[in-house]
Amino acid sequence: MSNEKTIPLSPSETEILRLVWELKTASVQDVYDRLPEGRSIAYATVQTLLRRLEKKGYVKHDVRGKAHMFYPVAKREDVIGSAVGAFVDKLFGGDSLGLVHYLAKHGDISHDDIEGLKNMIEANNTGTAQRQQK
Amino acid sequence: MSNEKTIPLSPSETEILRLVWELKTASVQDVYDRLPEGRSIAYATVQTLLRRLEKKGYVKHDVRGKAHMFYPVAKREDVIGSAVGAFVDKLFGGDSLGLVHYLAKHGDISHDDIEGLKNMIEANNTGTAQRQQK
DNA sequence: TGACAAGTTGTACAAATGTACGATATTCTA
DNA sequence: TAGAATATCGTACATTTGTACAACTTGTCA
Repeated sequence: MSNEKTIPLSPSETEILRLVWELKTASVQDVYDRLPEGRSIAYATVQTLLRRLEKKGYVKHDVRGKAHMFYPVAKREDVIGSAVGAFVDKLFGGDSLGLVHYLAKHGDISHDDIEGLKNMIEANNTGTAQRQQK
Repeated sequence: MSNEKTIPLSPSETEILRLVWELKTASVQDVYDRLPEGRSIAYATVQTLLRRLEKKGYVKHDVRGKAHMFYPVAKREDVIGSAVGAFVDKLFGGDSLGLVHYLAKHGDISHDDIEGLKNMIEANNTGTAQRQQK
């Protein structure tokens, strides 16, 4: 099954990679500017993180003028997949429903959201509900 | 607002803490035995992790015979809360719905699960849907 | 064309993390 | 009660992570 020797991403790297996905293509400065409120790390730190992401193969860069323009090279879905998987394993022993449960109970998901999800599942997975057994 | 200076848990610590919750009270050996298939770390490693958890204040222990019996001291809900929070921040920029979305799309949640959740939300949050804005 | 501004590179470094050995202490058990 | 079995304790140590400075390079504009 999924065999790709996934090189692990640290939390901070994940955070930066997310911004790269969001921006599609971004210079260090771009990413730096998009850091969420209150997240204060130096420009140089963002740079290091991008370098590491590149070394790990998650992004690449072109040179544009004197700056490096980074862009994602890993599929978002895949990365999210392993991140969520690992997270659920550690915290919920692999039971993703436990996670959703928590989310629902804490008002992170509204009734309306649920409706939307239901439709999505319907559309996605028409008829037979195929539950992944891990 | 939640102010508790939460001492961060490493992934491995989280994993062990989960087992302690599960077992309610457990010796190193107990935890060691409950490690999921394929997760092979030494007894001594589990021990170290428990020691660190204790130092961080997440568990305590009594002495029973020659062994230490560990038990959780932190509320599961709270720990899960910050863990999920941090995770969602890094990977989804704080949008928990994005996470649920992912889960739904990948067959981790079935249609039936959704029904159950709907009821839960209904019960939990009768009437006004109070969405937490972070 | 020369100085400046914006970038990158090399490098550093403390702390956290994952992992675990060897020595010591403590309980059973024959 | 001595040895076996079982635990803990002290300690270690390579990596990874988070963070960032200082030096060097390269476009750019006056």
